[in-house]
Amino acid sequence: MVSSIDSSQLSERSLHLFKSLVEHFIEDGAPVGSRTLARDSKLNLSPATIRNVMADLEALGLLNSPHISAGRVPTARGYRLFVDSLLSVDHLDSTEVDQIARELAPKDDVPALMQRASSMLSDITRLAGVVMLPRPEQSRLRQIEFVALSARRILVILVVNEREVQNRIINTARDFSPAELREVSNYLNEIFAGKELNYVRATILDELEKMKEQVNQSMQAAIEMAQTAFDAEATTKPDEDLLFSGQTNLMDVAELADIDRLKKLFESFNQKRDILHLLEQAINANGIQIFIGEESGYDVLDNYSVVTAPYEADGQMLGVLGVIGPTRMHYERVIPIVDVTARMLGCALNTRG
Amino acid sequence: MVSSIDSSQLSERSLHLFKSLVEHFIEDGAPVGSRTLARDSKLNLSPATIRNVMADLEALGLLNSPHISAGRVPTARGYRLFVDSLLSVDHLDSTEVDQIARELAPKDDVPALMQRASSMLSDITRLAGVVMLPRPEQSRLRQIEFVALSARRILVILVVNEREVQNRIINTARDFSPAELREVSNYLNEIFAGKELNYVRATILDELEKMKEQVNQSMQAAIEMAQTAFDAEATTKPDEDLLFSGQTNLMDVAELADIDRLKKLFESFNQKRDILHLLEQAINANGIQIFIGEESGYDVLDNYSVVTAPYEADGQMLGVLGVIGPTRMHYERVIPIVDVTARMLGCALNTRG
DNA sequence: TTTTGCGCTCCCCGCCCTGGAGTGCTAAAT
DNA sequence: ATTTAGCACTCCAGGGCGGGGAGCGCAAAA
Repeated sequence: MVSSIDSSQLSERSLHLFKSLVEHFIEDGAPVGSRTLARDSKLNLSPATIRNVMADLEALGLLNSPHISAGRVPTARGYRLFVDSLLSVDHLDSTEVDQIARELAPKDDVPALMQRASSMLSDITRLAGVVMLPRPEQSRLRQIEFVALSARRILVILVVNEREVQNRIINTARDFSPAELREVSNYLNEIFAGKELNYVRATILDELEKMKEQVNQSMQAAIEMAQTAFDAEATTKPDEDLLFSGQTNLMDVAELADIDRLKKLFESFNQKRDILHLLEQAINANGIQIFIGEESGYDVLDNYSVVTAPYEADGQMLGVLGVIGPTRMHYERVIPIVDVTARMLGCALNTRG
Repeated sequence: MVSSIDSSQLSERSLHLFKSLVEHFIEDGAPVGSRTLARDSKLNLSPATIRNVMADLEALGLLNSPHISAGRVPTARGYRLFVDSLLSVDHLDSTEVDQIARELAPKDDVPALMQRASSMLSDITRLAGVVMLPRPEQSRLRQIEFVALSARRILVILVVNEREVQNRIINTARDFSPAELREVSNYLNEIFAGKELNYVRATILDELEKMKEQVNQSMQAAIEMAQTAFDAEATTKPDEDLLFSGQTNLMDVAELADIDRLKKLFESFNQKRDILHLLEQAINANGIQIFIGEESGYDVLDNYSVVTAPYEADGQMLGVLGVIGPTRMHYERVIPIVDVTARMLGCALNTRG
């Protein structure tokens, strides 16, 4: 790990100037020169002095110049210091909090709620929003039911957690009567209700196989059916777990107007893989986590920052949500928005109904 | 209606040159000049002659020049003539047809199939693909089931058409026993199985209200429950009916590199409204329909063409699919691809399972 | 340690110029 | 009556040039 910069290693004055510079740059996106900084930073220093300070900051890797005779621009490392030690986070005014709360009222089903959370993040920040849906590993099976569509086509319904329902259709090898189906589902519910979905799947695929011989005919059929059902489950929609919105907002950001890079970014939104990996890293952070530019480790995210927060309900981590925008974003505003949204979403997901 | 151009109004030679010009322009996107055309069109005419012809074509509104001393470019009207009367459509070679057929094998559920159809359109054409899902009006209720989650929370399952399943959770005013639920669902299935979903909804909300008094206690409850279920249904996911893919392919098309226009287009993809309206116009065409540039009537689609085909199964129109790309696209290739995909999708949807 | 002064670098912008591609028109050729 | 050749003209793209502006580093003075 590269030695990171600690705010205590720098003089008060350097920090003040640095903070001022970053704020200035975030505001208008143009490299900031010593003259401007001298004027705006209330320190009554001459540009020359400030040039010296800036040279030091550049040596520390916090700033650099696009070219020799331009102003300075924060590096990823610079943003890191800024965000970790210098940032004064806004408090959202109550009307905004209200707005978020209203939008996230727990009035309808989980997917719609998630979708609204994502849209809201992007609407309020004017950047791209993303919500990672609750990982299936953390899902508990609540109930399983079978509905006969025809003699050999059976609809399997899994009720998961509080409000989620999954269903799939399986074709069976032999006929099942409605009475049989009821018996089978009673049996499975007895064993598995309340268990983790992963555990259920593993058990059904492995252990039940062994005890097949020990149980009666009808239970054998149950086991086979359950195996088919969960086998299918394992392979179905494995990547429907990120919800993006407001991607087009990023097309307004001037410094990202490079169409090829934008294309790469959008493609990685579609493939989801990279962003998913990134968000997974954030799930165990106990609060806001920020990935700045190259820090993320993904090329497509150069010049982008990702601000994330995990959300939880009933004391359990469920997932992560966040915002993607240019490194030059208004962190002091974005951070509390992401924070509050995560909390509110958690509230909306607390045991309900 | 502006008098449209009929190919019989033009000399053989003019048409040949015009076709040649359009093909040339589609190939490299640069305005085509008389010199180039003289060289490539095998007619042994001098550039000067060709200039005269081109001037005529311009007067007819089929061509224009970006500026006085550039070559000519087809207008929307020009493309229209080209597509309607001059185009020689490729035959797909069988490996491509096979590929499409393989991808659209009816192995899984309807939404996934649609998604794959869309991705395939965009992958093969390297443009944006879109599929309009079967309109809910054309859905028939096959079966309705109730599952008790707890005493007052009930999961309603609607099996629609062959393979589609919808579910929602409702909260009831009083408790229902499993036996009651079974009775209710039997009752509803008896009346409504096989009916159109719209009819079912209308009937439940209106007529059943009247006969409430005439039936016994338990049936009253059934009616109320059904009303709740379908009331919710009416308001749920009203616009999840377009599937896009490959939007990013459009970012490669050089002549569309204007980021603001791209943004507007992407936004209209997200809002879906305009594209939906456009596709609805195409549902009653009895085959391929092409909207060229400004013809569509939507500003965002200036410089874009949309090639669509309706798809049907079991003799019933289900929806429309298509491709969105620059007006300057390889129609002779895109058209058969859209055509074949629509057919194949229809096959995959024919009564199945 | 801070400031002043100075020379220097680099970008940006407007300017002009030129070469190339293509047109329209007219007059000659077929 | 067409088609062609010739010619003058227009417009764009790209390169080179020069001035102005912003900013830097360094060295010497405060």
